[in-house]
Amino acid sequence: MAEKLVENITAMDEDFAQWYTDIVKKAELIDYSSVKGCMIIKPAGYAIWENIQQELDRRFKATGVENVYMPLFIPESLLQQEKDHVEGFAPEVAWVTQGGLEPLTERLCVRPTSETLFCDLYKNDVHSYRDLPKIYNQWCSVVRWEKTTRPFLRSREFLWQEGHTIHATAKEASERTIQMLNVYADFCKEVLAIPTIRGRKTDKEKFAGAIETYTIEAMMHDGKALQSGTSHNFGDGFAKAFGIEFTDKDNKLHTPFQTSWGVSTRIIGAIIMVHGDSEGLVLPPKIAPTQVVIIPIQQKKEGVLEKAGELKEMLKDFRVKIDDSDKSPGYKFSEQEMRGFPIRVEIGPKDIAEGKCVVVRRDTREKHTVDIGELPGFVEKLLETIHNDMYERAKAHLEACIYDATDYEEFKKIIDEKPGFVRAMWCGDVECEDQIKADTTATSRCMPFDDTSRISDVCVCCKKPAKHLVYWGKAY
RNA sequence: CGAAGCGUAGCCCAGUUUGGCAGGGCGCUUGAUUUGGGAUCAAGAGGUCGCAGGUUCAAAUCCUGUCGCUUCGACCA
Repeated sequence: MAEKLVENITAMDEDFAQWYTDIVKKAELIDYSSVKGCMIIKPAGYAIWENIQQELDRRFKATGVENVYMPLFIPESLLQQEKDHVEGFAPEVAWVTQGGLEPLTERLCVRPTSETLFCDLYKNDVHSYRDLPKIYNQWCSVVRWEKTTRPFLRSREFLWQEGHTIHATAKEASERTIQMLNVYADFCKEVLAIPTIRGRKTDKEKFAGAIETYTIEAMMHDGKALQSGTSHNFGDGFAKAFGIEFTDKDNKLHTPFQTSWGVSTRIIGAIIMVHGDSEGLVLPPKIAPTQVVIIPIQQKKEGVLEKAGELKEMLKDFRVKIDDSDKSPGYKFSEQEMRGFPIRVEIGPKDIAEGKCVVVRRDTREKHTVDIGELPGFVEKLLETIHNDMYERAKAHLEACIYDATDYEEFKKIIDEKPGFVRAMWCGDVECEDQIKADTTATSRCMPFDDTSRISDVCVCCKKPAKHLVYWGKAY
């Protein structure tokens, strides 16, 4: 297991950033384009995104979501209607100033997110309690003019979904916010085999214009956190700023309440950095574009390709591919591993004579000899086992990366020496967050839902009475 | 936006110090032999040396400018 089978992938512990870039390129997920920070998502990468979309969309619709599509452009005057929002996004907005040969009278913002467009729509469509709620979502790309870019993790244009809902009551909006966060956390666990920490963001870290931002935070191999999905409760702030009102059953005008929530192609970066290894990508079975690759051995010998075809037919309930290219078997094995396909089936004259085939799982590289007749059942069970094992390994890593600190010197030492989350109490003042960030570069990741322990009575930084338990850490 | 590094065939790179025929490996194409962990041999195709000026008999190489990419910071999903 220690030997390195695939050349040209930088070792993970040697240079994690380079390892990540190598995988992204070698697995042919993306290519760089002629515009900085804009990536070409190639078939292998886009197929993963399509599977993510499918799984998420199904879960959204089960909660009553309807899909819409909003325009790419936002007039400057519209963007500026909510003060915190525009201030938050201004530094990274791309502008269109010319149409055809003429300058525009009002410049247009390329959407960095679509809150303002949805508000504009709701203003027209929402007049009565009978118009509520509206539970909308769109799949689209957005543009944020980032200075430093990395494939999937931070690109200037990225694909995502943004859900936008509007409700008659604050309670309904707040419930929707949590509901969607739970959809995300569940999706990460059940589909991507990624455990996450659910929690609330501090005021400093929350979305521009939100009253509360909730997050799921995942732990990467290198001990850095990745915010993998967010859900925002806007209260009635946006509605007030945009003048959205409705007449309720009491025959009086009321302001409605809104939410938004999103997951982006960034999550593909999480898949790479949570599950990948020194041989390449390791894809969770449920979103792997190819779940089983059949590799014929001595494929020119009579009957081998035919048998491979029979196996493929037997496995038609799964996403299966035969690699009948004229590369050597060793090449194909490495290729499968680099691309992260969960299961490989080897079939050659030797196996055919015995009525067996060899099944190898990507995540552990464990080999099984299986009777051909039992292959479909074996594969079904193995895909499930792989998913569960991947989740358990990721969970064990996450848990091994959580440290406690009650003393500030200790806190700084842990952040400096041990990659991961540090659990520490916080007084609630932004001054302490700023101090911690200045001293350590770590930020508050979240105030967790599922961890109510109170490890100290005072703030780790200022020693004033503690209000919240916070997970701190370095993040992507 | 700060700091560093890099632009030569699809990819990785040598050549630049000291100007003198455009090179190597991988990949690609064709054929043969191969096939249980990145096969071997033979033949072949592939170049605006990032771009623009300048110096020179002569520029990938020297000078000036410019564009782009990567990484690390600050900012952000």
